[in-house]
Amino acid sequence: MKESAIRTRILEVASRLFYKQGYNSTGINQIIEEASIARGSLYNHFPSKRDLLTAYIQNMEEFSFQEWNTLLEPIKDPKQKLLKLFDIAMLRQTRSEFGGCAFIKIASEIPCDDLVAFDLVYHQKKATKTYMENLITQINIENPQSVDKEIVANTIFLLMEGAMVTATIAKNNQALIDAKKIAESLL
Amino acid sequence: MKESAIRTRILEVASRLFYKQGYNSTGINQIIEEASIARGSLYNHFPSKRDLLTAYIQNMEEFSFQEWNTLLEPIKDPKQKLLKLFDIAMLRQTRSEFGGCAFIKIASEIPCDDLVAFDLVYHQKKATKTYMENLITQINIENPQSVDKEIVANTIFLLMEGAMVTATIAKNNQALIDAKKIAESLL
DNA sequence: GTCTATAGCTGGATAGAC
DNA sequence: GTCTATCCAGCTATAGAC
Repeated sequence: MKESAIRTRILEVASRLFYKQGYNSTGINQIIEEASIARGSLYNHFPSKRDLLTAYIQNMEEFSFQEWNTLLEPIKDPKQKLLKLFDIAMLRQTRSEFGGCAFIKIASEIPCDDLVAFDLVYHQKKATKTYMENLITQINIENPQSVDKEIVANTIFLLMEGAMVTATIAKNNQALIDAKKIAESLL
Repeated sequence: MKESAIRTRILEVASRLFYKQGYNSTGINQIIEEASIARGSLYNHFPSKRDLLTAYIQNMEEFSFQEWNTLLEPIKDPKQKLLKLFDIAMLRQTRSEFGGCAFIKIASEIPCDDLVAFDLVYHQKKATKTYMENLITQINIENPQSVDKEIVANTIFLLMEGAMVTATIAKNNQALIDAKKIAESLL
């Protein structure tokens, strides 16, 4: 479909600006200008700015897990897969100039009445934890009783979250390097 | 000084609104209305909204450490002091209806060019980690070689950060309960 | 479906009376 | 140093031509 090309461009530009400048600091005017489309076209595809936010979060979640799958696919050892998640987090932080986790950012600034966006963020975090749990289950299958699955999954998830926000505030990857080492010692 | 009474009221109202609604979502109009003061009075005490933000962050940091000192003072065992920090985090989350860490929120939404605010957030996080390190040093003095100071401090700090953001997104204290248990097992 | 023009409002900040 | 009146730029969203 030709019509979805413009939709894609709108969403790409909006995503970049929402992430870099923040949702509230990004106006419709800037989006239409940088996407080189007209005001009416935007509202034709997205009835409101909030719909654009919803699409942004859903799109980010899909992209995030796709990238994980792609980059983890060549690795065979589930323990190395799990540790690779920290490398990917560092990669993302470096290429975004320490912009931080998009979902945490959105959760921090969305209007308190936007429950839809909040639920999408919650969903992403839950799926992330499940993703980690599945990797740990594979570790357990290959090497039974090597780790206490539930506690390790909890610990590594919380370490990752903490390291992401810390790396963002410190503007360097040290916290992620530390978190990876700690995670390694648990497995 | 009588004059600082109105300044205090402005800062109180602004702080409440910045935390609850977000900095970008809170307008000057709402602040002056809820503080029942005139536009000019606000700009007399705070030359710009950004100065109000700076004062908010500094004030929050001071309050945060004061509360820690007060609530930890009755406890003698340094290990119990450290674990108490998780209880205080739960207390704060409950009383703010899971509003999250004020400093992480601000770091997520401030304009990218406001380096002053960003540095203040960085300063607070560094001070928080130092606070934890000092408690762990005391544990080591009472019970030498019980823990590897540097790694434990890193781990507990990252767990706390991760648990705070997770509790905020999940709107319950489970992550902080989990993090406390993990921290306890490390000490 | 894409465009321009504009409505209707609210943002931060300033000027000047008192 | 506290007030009111006001400026102007920005916002989201809509109307109607093409």
